[in-house]
Amino acid sequence: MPELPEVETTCRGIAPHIVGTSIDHVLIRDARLRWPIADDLAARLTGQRIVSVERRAKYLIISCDDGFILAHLGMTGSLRITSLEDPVKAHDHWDFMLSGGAVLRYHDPRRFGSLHYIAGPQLQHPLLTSLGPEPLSEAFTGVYLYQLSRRRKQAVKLFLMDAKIVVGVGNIYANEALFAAGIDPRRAAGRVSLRRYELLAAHVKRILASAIERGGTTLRDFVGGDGKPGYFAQELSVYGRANQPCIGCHALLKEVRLGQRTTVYCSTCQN
DNA sequence: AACGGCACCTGGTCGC
DNA sequence: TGCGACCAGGTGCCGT
Repeated sequence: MPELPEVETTCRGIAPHIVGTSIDHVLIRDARLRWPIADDLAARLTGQRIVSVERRAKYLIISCDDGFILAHLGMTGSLRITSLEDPVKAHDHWDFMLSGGAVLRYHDPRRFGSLHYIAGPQLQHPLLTSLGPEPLSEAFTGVYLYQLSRRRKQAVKLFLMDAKIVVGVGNIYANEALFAAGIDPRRAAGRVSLRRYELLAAHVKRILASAIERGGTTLRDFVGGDGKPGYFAQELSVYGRANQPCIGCHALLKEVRLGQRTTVYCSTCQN
């Protein structure tokens, strides 16, 4: 899935086409997502004007006149602007037909994504309540990571991927940031120094920003709001490169499982 | 409270 | 060529 850069790319890609339009028609072809799409969602959305689109964590938040649309892309979701002439494919779950003729179409083979509508002036939802800070915000710093990690025995990679600690960092970017910071992903979070957390926070910010500039990472099927893939995959230093030479020291990269997720690192450069 | 593990899905790839 | 095993960008929830 989409990690933060891919969701941000989607957000920026669809925004110019949907903000200011109204939702003329909602077509739910397959309501089976992580949670079934509510039966009344189409009726509640029809006729509303789209005021803005933003990203929070890996969620897209589409603000309308009378409430908020909350969408998550799961592992294989993509949201793009298309037209009515574009043939519908398998796993195209829903369409919003917009004034002006554009269609916002959601595609998700594995169905881990979601779509909710929250009525009212306040964006409040259980899925949003315990999220940590945005990694690209000023609240996310080395000091912050250091303070929250004291006495924690969990591997630092899992700590970094915990959305209660910081949002948006998934498996790809956690691997990359830890490599860049020279930290062994297996190291207990509580045994990483302040100095190294400062390095880690800086690399997380740098790598995410760079990936956003490249339109995200496309491994298989991710496409941005314009339907085009991202180009950050060619910049990856360790993700997907187990048993290949480290770009720094040329030793072969190692692979381990941490929290059921494949973890790749250099045992020479990371400790 | 913190942590590990499972579950939810489809589809692509790999080895036999 | 076919088939089963395994893996994949996430995350809520369960049990310990």
